[in-house]
Amino acid sequence: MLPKKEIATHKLTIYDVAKEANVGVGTVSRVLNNHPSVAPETRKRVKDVAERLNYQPHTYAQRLAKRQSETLSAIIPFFTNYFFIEILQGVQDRISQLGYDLVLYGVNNIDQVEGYVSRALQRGRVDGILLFSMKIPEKVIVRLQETNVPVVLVDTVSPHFDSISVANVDGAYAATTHLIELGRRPVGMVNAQLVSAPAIERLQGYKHALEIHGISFSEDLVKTGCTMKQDGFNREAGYEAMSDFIKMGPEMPKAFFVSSDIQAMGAIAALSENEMRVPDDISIVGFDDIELARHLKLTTMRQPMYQMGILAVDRMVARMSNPDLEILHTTFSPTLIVRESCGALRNSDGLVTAKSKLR
Amino acid sequence: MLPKKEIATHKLTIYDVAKEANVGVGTVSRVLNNHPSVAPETRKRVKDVAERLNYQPHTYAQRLAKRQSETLSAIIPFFTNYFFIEILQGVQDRISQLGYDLVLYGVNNIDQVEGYVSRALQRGRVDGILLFSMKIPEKVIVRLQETNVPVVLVDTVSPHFDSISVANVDGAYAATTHLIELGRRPVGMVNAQLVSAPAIERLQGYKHALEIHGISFSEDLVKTGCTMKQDGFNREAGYEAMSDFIKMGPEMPKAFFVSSDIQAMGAIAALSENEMRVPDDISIVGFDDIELARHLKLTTMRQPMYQMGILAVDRMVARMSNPDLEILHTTFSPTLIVRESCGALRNSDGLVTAKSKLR
DNA sequence: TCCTTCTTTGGAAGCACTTCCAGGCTAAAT
DNA sequence: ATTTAGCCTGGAAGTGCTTCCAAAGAAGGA
Repeated sequence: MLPKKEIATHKLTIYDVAKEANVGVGTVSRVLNNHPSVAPETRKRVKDVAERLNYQPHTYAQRLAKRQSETLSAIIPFFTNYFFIEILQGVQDRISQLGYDLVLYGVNNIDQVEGYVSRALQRGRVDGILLFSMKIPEKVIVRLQETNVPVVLVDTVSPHFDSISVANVDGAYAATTHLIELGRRPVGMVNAQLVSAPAIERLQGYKHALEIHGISFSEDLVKTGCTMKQDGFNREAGYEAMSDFIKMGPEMPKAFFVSSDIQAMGAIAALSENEMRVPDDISIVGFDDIELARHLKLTTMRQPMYQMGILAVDRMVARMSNPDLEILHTTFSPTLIVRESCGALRNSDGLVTAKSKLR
Repeated sequence: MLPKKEIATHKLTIYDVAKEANVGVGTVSRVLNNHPSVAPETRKRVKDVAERLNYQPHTYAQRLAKRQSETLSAIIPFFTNYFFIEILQGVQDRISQLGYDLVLYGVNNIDQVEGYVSRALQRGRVDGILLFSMKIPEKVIVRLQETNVPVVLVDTVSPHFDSISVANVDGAYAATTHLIELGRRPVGMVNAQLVSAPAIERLQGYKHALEIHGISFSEDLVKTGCTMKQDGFNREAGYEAMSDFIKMGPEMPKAFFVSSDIQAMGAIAALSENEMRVPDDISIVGFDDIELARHLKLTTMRQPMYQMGILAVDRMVARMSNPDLEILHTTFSPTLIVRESCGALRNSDGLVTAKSKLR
């Protein structure tokens, strides 16, 4: 038998503190909220009493009276895993610095989004909503707009809301250019499903890079696996796409821009099963720079994920304090992280050069 | 200039609904909370009105009046990444099935725990606390006990609280046994820092397996990398440990039990840099079965992470409704997932056999 | 000394619910 | 017909804060 707990956690209210400190409840409240118009000595006395009694204001009574919840909700697609988790860290860190709470809704398939949005929209529940990497159903957009709750989008864009994202076309352009300058040709692309905005934009960047370098684009050199989950941003799809390329035989590209690191992982696996080595035989550059990429020594386009999380919260705060702000789209430029998967070397000047150029 | 929003989101309260439906507020409340004693027709009328007006009860007023928050908080070490995220999915899914909210506190270093616990402990804020994979400072334990808030531990154990965890020694035993039966000897171990309970227990299981098979234990055959972060459950530590083993030259073990998949990843990298292949030259079995393990074709001990999350919430619910429950420790047995990293083959009977035995 | 202004304070009136209590009805029982 | 029991219902009294308003007192100015 467990011994019954003695500590009754006597519920003490602001009235108890007020009585004990010989002041009114208003004064106690003012002290606790750092309102300036309290005499220093009174302030001290109240503080001492509150501390001695170990008084904790009741969270929800405060929120009700203050008419704000001091909480933000994040609706994230759980399935994006490696990517979102890093952004989430930034979000959570910043939110807790602000003394806010983060309530998390993880969606496993897109149909859940509406339900969670409804929930988050319940009167008073949250002060703002962060929506991660997903295309938002029109229906949901409408509801969000009707209620006037601050929304910021992360890794998606919509004309109706603030957003934090990454310059996909620039990134793809840079990645492809890197490959082109390495001299390995032709340069192919492993892409995700074209239903997703990032996939479309990254393809655009790829094409643009070819164009700039006077290389004509060929449909045959970009492939997408057919595993649909996560819009094709998954390992299997990368594996499938690369397997398709391998069937081309000697015609196959010698360098690939892959639209995400996780796909690159699959692609590399397919390659190695066919006795082709990276970077010896094939060059690869990925996108995202998830933690894995470092492990794989994958050259990739880094998205500043943690930073994006921080910024998303900051933007949210800004919008909360001034709802009439113009809608702002913040775009990060991904940076090229050169590791070993494409055969580039850092020479003594610290400059990036291509092996193929050196011979 | 943005057009000013017209929709004033008129704040309607339960009184408005009551007036419109021609009933008292008590009745409205009863309808909305599915209290039985309401006449069916009244119920319908109120429901219709509420729907027509699109009435949303105010979350915090409810919580204040009901004296419960319908939210749980999870304090997770962000740095455990791949592992916790899968548990978190289970937790979140179940919590939202219950109509509860999940507030997330991510700790990046152990010192933050106390602060987050204090926050979670604030009067009324949450109905229960889930603590993930960390040894809890004594100080915190005391506070937790004083307040009488339900706590359930996930992937840690303490005599004072319910817990959901995995039978580390059994798992390590099974993994090591698998390796031993494969016939590759000697069998070494790459472990994490012995400050962490799982590391200690997994070592125990490893020793036990040796003992059972009449193999004497040697200190030299278990190594730990010195990268301390995450208590050594990280890729670098695995890499370092394996590099140390490699220095042993021909004496080095031919098979390894590695205390986590992520370390196994590092270990494999070290091996491949030294021209040793898995499983051709060296056998490896990991622990956890994170998503990555599948990618790596790593034989490993699976922890049912999602299930653990579900169960943690269920236990929480049970304890919330009956605080006098005896403390319960739920332990899952990890199961051996045979993939390709140890050279075991499935023969036609579906049985697992070792290559080395076959020759 | 008297008036004005500023600081500090107490406490009532919200905030938006839930819940308990008492009373009005109806229907069953005597 | 009268009592009893039970179902519905309205609304007052919480729930524990914040904030506004009025007022008391102190300080400064004339």
